[in-house]
Amino acid sequence: MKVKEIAEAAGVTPDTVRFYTRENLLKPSRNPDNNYQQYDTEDLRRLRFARKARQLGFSLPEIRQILDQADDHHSPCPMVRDVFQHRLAEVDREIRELQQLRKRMTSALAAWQDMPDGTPDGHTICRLIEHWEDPAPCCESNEQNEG
Amino acid sequence: MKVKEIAEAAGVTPDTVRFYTRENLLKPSRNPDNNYQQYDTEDLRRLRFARKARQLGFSLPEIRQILDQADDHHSPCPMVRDVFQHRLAEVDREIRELQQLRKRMTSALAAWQDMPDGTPDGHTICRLIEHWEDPAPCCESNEQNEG
DNA sequence: CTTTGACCTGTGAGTTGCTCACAGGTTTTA
DNA sequence: TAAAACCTGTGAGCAACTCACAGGTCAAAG
Repeated sequence: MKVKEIAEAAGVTPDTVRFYTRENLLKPSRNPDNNYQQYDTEDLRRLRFARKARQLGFSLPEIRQILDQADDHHSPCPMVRDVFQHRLAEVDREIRELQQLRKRMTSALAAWQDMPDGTPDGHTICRLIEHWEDPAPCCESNEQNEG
Repeated sequence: MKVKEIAEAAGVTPDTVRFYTRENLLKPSRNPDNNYQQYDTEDLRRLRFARKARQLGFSLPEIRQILDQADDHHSPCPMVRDVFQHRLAEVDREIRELQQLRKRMTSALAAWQDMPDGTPDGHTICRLIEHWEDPAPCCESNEQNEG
């Protein structure tokens, strides 16, 4: 199969196929006539696998590792289970952070309801933002940027 | 103030200060003696403003726009309100997506409870992932990658 | 006076997973 | 035979920093 064909078969763009090939997730052979990439059903399986793994939250390096382990006839499944736990915790954290952000935003929005806009006077940029207080700084001592 | 001083005053790293300066959010003068950057209280106000805006979900280009409008004595507040609405909708969407991902993950995890790991046999990479079905493909006709 | 260590300078690369663009070669179709 | 559609590799762009590098500056200690 050529790039566009395998792309369509897996429901991704040709650019993604090319990218995955660059990243060594797919290892097509070459058509000696025209130097085109030649993908087989094994590549298609790998591509579909990669897409499913992505939908489950695995990163490309992780997927490459899984694929490589399988190529070496080691079962990647224990590693998959392990990585997955960490990912889930990560996702939970991201959700919590976004919900906190959302809370900050809606509370700000409510406070802005009856605030005038005002014109910059050299002391104020936009009072909507400047007069908003982050209701967070409480416990952890780290003053720097959070990751 | 020098880089480290304004950084500490605003609770960010010196690298962030340098980055914001590169990005023209801060416009320090120079000490002619040693060519060091010299920040004043106006810069500190801008920096604190930028950090608050970031915490409220504004992007750096948006913040720069706000700052520039204020420099031109236009009130940025109407724009702020407008951008904010869009951002909030965006955040809602992100939360929904992450929650969907989380749902996919936990349901996969549950299904894996009593699945054996298995060894790669040339037909299977990792059945945990391969035998997992995405419970999503239903309505929208677009087959390609989502954004 | 010299050394040490902490700070400053600008710039370039790395992060993530693609996506887009470019310039040119090949194949298919009209 | 020429245009349209496809292929090739490569490099840049996104967001918001973070880190690294190589070298200049400055305060205090020896």
